[in-house]
Amino acid sequence: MRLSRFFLPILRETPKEAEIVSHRLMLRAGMVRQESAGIYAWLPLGLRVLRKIEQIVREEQNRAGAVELLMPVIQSADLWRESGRYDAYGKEMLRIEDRHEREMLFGPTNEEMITEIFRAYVRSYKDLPLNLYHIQWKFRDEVRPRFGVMRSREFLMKDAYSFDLDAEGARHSYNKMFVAYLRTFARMGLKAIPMRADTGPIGGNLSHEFIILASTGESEVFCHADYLSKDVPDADVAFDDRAVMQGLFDSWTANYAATSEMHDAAAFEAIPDAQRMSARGIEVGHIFYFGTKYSEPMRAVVNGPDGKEHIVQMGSYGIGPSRLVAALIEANHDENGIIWPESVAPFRLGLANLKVGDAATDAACADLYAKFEKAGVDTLYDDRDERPGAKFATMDLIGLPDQVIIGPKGLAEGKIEVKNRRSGARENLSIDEVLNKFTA
RNA sequence: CGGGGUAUAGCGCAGUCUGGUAGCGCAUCUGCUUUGGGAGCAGAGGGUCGCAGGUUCGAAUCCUGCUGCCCCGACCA
Repeated sequence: MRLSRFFLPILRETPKEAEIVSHRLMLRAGMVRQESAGIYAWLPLGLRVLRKIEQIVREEQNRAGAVELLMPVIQSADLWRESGRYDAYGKEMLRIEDRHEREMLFGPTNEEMITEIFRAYVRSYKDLPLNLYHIQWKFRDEVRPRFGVMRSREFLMKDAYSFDLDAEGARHSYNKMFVAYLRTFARMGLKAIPMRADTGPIGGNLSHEFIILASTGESEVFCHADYLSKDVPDADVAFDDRAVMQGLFDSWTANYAATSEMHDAAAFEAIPDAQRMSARGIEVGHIFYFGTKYSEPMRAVVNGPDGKEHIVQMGSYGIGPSRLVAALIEANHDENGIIWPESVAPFRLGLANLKVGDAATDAACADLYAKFEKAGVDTLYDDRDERPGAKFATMDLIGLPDQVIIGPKGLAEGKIEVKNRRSGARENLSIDEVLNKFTA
């Protein structure tokens, strides 16, 4: 992408409402624009990151055996009356009325709807286990939205729902999602720690929050330091093997880790001093096993091998991709801007032409840009007629993993500078070496 | 939902107390000189001062009502 043809509205000054670093940087880098309290437009750069995150989430859900569908954002109030949550959910649910005065709502979550879909089609235990998910916008009318997309009213959520014949099967479904989540966050370069959590209004008795540590986190968390160095399961891990999944779950929950709501001071004190960690964290995922909480009132039943009706066992599993964009910035930035992990970066490379109008520099940039594009290396080519300083500042702010810098001085010696955003390391390479480095 | 702020050009702000027809920095546009870490000079454009009433010869400024947004707390993917 040529920057001159892109839409990247960068701000030099920080809008006053931005309190935390991720919000400031998202506004400055032209990733989002606030349209109302807690409601944001995603600008091109922000959307690219959101899509990258979404795709990683999707791939790992699919790998674990979940199946994607897409449910609507507007739901009927009647559906929620069946589960009893229409009145219970409170003012956080945005209730609306259509032209026929039918009561509708903007979905804050989809347990009721997925249960309705399930019961409409599934009759036999032979169709189980089943795990259906979608990635869709949700609306929760938060009393006080803040911190940009970290706590917004409209947000993107991946929510998966598992259906099993019995508790043992449901436990296996829960464990598979648990492992999928470990892999998902690791692929984004995040150390997410699973912590025992309160189930809240969703209900049930088994729940884990996946928390990444960050000083600006909203929750206070307590855990064993070993979590930070633990390796996540490989892509070819046996998701269908119950013993393997239970073993991984047990291994990842053996050490103490809990949010303040579930904190057990005595258990925490039992950890040796050097491994005891108390910090703040950002919740990026939350999984629940809630049994028949919705399937019973909504009559989601299947015939079992015994010829009798069985109420299905359910669980739900959420990840917030829009919140993850902010969480990733909280975990990856410096005083100059964002530092994207390669897996979620909006572009792989930034190519900076330091002297637009200089024939040799223009030609070298155009040539390299064409070769990167041909090789499938997603490149943002800064071909604007700006001074070098402005280009360096822009590149550092938007945080692409590597910067390829071409100017007349280096070019005269046949050299191009390559700067790594995270380490700051610079090397002077020939054009061929640069091509080799990024297209090999 | 309680408490506290705030609203003036794209962004950040001054002007409001003490009423006289709106200003600064950055950004934008034009020209010239510049060009390896957010350039300099010269010129230009851009605002029904959140909305609605009221007081007054005259309102960004005073009064009344409303709304948006932000912060603190309680609450939360």
